[in-house]
Amino acid sequence: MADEKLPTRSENYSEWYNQVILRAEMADYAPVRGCMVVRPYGWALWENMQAGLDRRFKDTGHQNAAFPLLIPMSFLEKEKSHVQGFAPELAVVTVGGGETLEEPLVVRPTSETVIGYMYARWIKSWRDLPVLINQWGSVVRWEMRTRLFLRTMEFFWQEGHTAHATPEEALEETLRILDIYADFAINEAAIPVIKGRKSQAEKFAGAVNSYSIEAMMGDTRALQSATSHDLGQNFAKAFEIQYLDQTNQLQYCWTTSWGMSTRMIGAIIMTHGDDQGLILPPRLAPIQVVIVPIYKNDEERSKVMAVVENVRAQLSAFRLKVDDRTGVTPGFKYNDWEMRGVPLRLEIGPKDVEKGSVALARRDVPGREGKSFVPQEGLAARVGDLLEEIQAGLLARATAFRDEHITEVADYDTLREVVQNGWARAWWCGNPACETKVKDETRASTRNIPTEQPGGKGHCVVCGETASEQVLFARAY
RNA sequence: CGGGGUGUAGCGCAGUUGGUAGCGCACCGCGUUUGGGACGCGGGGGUCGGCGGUUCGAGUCCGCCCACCCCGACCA
Repeated sequence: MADEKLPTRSENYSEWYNQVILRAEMADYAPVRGCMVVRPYGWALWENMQAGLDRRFKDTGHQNAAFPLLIPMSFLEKEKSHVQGFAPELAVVTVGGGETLEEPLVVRPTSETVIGYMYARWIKSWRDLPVLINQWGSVVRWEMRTRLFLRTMEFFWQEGHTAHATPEEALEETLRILDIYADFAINEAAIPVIKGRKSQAEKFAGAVNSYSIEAMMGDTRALQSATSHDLGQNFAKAFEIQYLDQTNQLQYCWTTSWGMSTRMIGAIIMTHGDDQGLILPPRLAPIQVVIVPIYKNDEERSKVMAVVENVRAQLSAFRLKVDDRTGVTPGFKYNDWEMRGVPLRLEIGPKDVEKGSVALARRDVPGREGKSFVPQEGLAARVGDLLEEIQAGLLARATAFRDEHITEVADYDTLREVVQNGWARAWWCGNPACETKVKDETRASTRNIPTEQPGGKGHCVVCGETASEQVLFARAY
């Protein structure tokens, strides 16, 4: 709980971000540098996110399982680009039970290797395919610069790992999951995202191709919000994941992996939040409606609380909280729940008892404009409608903001300027030298090559060579 | 790992020429309050980052160490 005003987003965006998380009690710093504690309010949000994703995975035939935290070092070394990509950020266990281990164990930075090892044992025949498994857990990467939710040394996520008989099926799976991520982001988190393929320089270590959904934060920086990888036969060959096909030929599998993490919470905070604090999308909000009772004395209290209980019963379909704390004023509570981003607030006081009304304030419309007095009767329908309206409104607002800050650019000078305060969409020849030049000179990297392309050809914004695809350039988290 | 900075109550800070540690917020109790961040009174809380040295005496001076933060190369 806070006693002072939050820094505004325009005066110090990153301090605003940190303060919102701490004051809303989403997370806190752990005793180990770079690690975070997800507090109950933040975890409740994550549980709602998990439910939305998990349902989508199960609907498309996936099952959950659990694989070990510790992985033999030699496993990571089996896939060359994989180990090169992850080596600098591995946490390694060298001692166990007081004895130096014969082989060091790495704390998983991701689980392709150990899961690949198991798949090699489980898959024998084309009849065993596809294997569609997801795991909810956490992984550790020894990051140098950390930020709550955006980049912590341990983070929570889901990682899906699938094995298929053909490259077409693997690609289809990769893109199906990308669609699921986009659908979840748009329809549950109210975050408009752009689907696309990562450049070769930006792809996952060990993948043939990586795909991502990219979201624009309130400061216009980009946040990669989920990724889906087509691993080709790289891991299948490294771990000998093989099957006999219908003609009795031994074949390597085609595998995929994909993940969305608690980083997505950071995306929600930075997409919707305002200078008062969080604004949570109703579908994911741990508390959708909060009731603040107002009274001066015991007599008023009992009258008010009777109405509060009545309203609570009426609204049983929603995730609802009655703020019955004593010792803090209603004004304090308003600010507190605004900080925590609860979509709707009901204030019930003596006047409402008399008039059969409640004061209803919507979080997405700050101040007096968002507040109205409505009858207690028919409140459930009104609340339901409003929550949907807020959900849609958040998406519309974020979409408008994003579109205002994406500029199609044709020349390099404009590109340099645009990426200072927005994203640039431009033709790119695909040459890594061109994206490196942009990164070095502007700090903007390629985010992805959007799935939706205008078609035709253009000239690379950097070198002028013929280009057949457009790419997004942006400064990223 | 390079460059810069900071360590005193949970947080933010003050602490003079060395003299035995204080302020605001938060927290606890009581009372008055309560429709947009209330107020009064009374409390609790510290090996002053660590170790060593100088000194009758060190938060303060000296040495070494440690931790953390910010800025650059890597990243869900």
